[in-house]
Amino acid sequence: MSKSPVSVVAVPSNPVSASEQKRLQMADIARLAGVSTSTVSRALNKSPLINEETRSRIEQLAKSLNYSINVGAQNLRLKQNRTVAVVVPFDSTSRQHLSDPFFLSILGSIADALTARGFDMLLTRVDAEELDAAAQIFHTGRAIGVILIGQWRHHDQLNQMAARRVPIVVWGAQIQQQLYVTVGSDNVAGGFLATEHLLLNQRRRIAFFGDTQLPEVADRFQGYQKALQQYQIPFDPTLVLPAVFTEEGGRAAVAELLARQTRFDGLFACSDLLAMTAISSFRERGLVTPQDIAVVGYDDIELARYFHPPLSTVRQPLVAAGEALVSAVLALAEGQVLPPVLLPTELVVRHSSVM
Amino acid sequence: MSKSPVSVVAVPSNPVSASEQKRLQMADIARLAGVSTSTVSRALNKSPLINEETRSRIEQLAKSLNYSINVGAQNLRLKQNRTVAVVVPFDSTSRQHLSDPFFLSILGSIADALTARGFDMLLTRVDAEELDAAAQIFHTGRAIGVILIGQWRHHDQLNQMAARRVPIVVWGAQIQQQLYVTVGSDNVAGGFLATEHLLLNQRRRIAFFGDTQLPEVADRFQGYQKALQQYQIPFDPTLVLPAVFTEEGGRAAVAELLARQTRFDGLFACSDLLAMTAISSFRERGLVTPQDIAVVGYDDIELARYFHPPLSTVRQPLVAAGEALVSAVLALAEGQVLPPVLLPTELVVRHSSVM
DNA sequence: GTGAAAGCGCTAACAG
DNA sequence: CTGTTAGCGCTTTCAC
Repeated sequence: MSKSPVSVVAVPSNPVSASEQKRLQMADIARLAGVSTSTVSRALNKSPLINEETRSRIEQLAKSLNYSINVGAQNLRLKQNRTVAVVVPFDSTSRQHLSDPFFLSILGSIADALTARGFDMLLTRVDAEELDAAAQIFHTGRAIGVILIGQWRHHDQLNQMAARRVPIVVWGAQIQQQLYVTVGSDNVAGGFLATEHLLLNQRRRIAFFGDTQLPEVADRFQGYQKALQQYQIPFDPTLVLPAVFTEEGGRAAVAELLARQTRFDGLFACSDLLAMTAISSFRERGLVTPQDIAVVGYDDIELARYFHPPLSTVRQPLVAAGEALVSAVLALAEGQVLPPVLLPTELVVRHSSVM
Repeated sequence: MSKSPVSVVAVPSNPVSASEQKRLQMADIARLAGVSTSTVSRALNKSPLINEETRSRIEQLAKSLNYSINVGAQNLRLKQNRTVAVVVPFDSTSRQHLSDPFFLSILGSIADALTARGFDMLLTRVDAEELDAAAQIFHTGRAIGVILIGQWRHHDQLNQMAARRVPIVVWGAQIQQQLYVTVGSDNVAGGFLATEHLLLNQRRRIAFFGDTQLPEVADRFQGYQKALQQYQIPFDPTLVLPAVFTEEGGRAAVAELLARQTRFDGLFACSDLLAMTAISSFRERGLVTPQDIAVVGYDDIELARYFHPPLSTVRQPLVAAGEALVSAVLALAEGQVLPPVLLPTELVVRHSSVM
C-alpha cells in the first residue's frame, strides 16, 4: 500500500463519495427481507393484503436502514403529484426583493394550509415580465397548480395562462372579464372603512397613497372615493399619489405631496409599509402623526402595533387567505370551476389616526 | 388550524374534466411530427445529432402545443434532481408563525440564489420537535439537500441527521462537536460591536434581551460580556433577560426588567423585532429612547430605518447569507466536506442609540 | 440523422 | 398472502 502523503493542504475529500453513496431502493429492502419488491411496496403502503408480521418486519428493516419510498418514481407510476407552486413575481427593473412583510406573511399562511393538507410547496420567484415561467412549472409537471402572489399589472398574461387551462389562482382583486380565479380581500370595503374612519375623525383633506394601476389599489381607491362622496367631501386629485409598494415609495410620495403645496390632514396609505415610511418622512419634516396628519395603513402586519404611533390599519385576514388560496388551487387542479373569493376586511383602530 | 370564515364554494363542474384533460406527452409530439420519441427527446434537449430542420420543426410543434418535458420522468431516468428543500421549523406549542421579518428576508435571498443556479426550492415548515421530517425530504428523494433556517435548540437532532449523511446546512452558530455545517454571521463580533457602541456612548448599565439557550444568542451574549470586560464595566446578571423571539418577547422582557427594579440606561436586543417591541413598551411606560434608554437591535430588517426612532442595529449580510447557504448545500450534496461559514457583521448606527 | 429497445424506481393487475 | 409482469414518461446505448 502507498503510504499517505504528507501535505499541508486540506485533504481532498473523496470525489466519488457522492456517487458511491448508492441510494437504497426497494429492491435492496426486498432482497434483505427475502421477499419480492411487490411485498415491500405493499407493506410500506400499508396494504391490508400483507401479513401483519411480514409488514412489521419490513417496516423495521426500512426504518433501520433509513429507507423511504422514492416519491419521484412513485408519482410517475401513480400519475399523481402533491406539489403546489407558489409564485412571487418580482420586478426585473427594480430587482425588488421579496420585501413587503405582508406578502411574506401570506406565504407563511399558504405554507401552513398546504402542510395541513399534505402538499408540498414549491416556491419560485419569477420575473414579472416572464410570467409564462409560472405556466412552465405546471406544464413540466412539477406542480399540479400555481398560486400567484401579486396580480400587479399582469392581467393579460394571467388570462392567457388561464385560457390555456393552467390551474392558477391569484391573490388580488377581481377584474372584469377575468378568466383566472382570484382570492382577495374586499378592497373596496377596506378603502371605504379607512377613509370613513378618517372622515369620522374630522379629517377633510385626505391624501391617498397607492398605485391605482394595480387592481387591488384601484378598488381601495374606489372605496376611498365612495366614502368621500357619502360624506359629501369634494374629491381633490392633487391628494392622490401613485406610490409604489417599495420601501422608498412612502418617502417619495411624501416629498411629492409636500411639493404640491396642497393642504392635507389625513392619509390613507395602501400598505402598512407605505404608511410607516410616510409617517417617518412626515416626522423628519416636523409633521406629527396623528396631530397634524392622521394615518391609516393597510394589511395589519405584525409590526403595525409596535410602530410609533401604533398604526391604524385595515386588516386582511391572513389565515383565511392561505386557506382560501389553497382550497381554490386544489379545486382547480381537480378540474372544478370556481368563482372568485372575496374575504372580509376589518378596520383596526390604533393611535396613528386618532388623537 | 383555524378554519376560514369563508368557504370556497365550487360550482360543481364537469367532474371528468380533470381526467379527460389528458396531458400531452412525448409520444404525442412524436406521432404528430412523424418521428420517434427518441428524436423528439433529442430535439428538445438540443442534441447536436439532430438535423437542424427537424429540430426546429419539433420545437415549434411542442411550443404551439404547450408541451414541456415532464421533469419527474426525466429526473427518474437521469437520476438527477435540481430541488433543494428549505425547512423552517416552528414551535409546536406556540404554533408560532413564520413571523420574524429577518427569517422571511433570508428566505428571499435563498430563493434568489437558488433561482440563479437553476434550482427549485421546496419550502417546508416542520414541527421543531420532529426535525426528522426534514431528513425524510431528502430520503424520499424530493430534494438533494436541505437548508434549515433556525438552529434553535436542536443541536442533537441536527447532529444525528448529519451523521446519517443527510446533506444539511443550518443557518446558525457554530457549536462544538457539530457534525453538520453551519452558515451564520459572526455573532460574537456582532454582540461586541453593539455593546461597545453603547458603552462608547456613555451607557454603563446595559440590559441584554435574548434567549441564551440559542447558540446564536449565546454568542452574542459572549460578545456582550467581552465588551463589558474590555471596558471594565462590571457584569450584572439582573440585566440579562431570556426574551424569546416572538412579538410578545420584548414586551414581556421589559415588564420583567422593570419589575426587577434594577437601573439601566442601555439595551442590546438580539433581534430588531425584540428591540422594536421593547422600545414600544418603554414608551408606554414613559421611558424614551434614546434619552432614557439607548437601544441597539440585531438583523437590520428593512423597517429598522423607518422606525421611530430609527433603529441602530447589527446588520447581518442577507444576500451573502443566501449565497453561502446555497453554495454549501450544493457542495454537500456533491459529497464535499465543508467547514462552517462565518459571515461578517456590521454595526449600523441610527438614532435609537445616540442622542 | 434516426429508430428500437432497455430501464430509471416504483405499483398494480393478474395469477397462484 | 405473495410473486410475476407490465408500464408510468423519459433518455440512451446500439443498430441501421
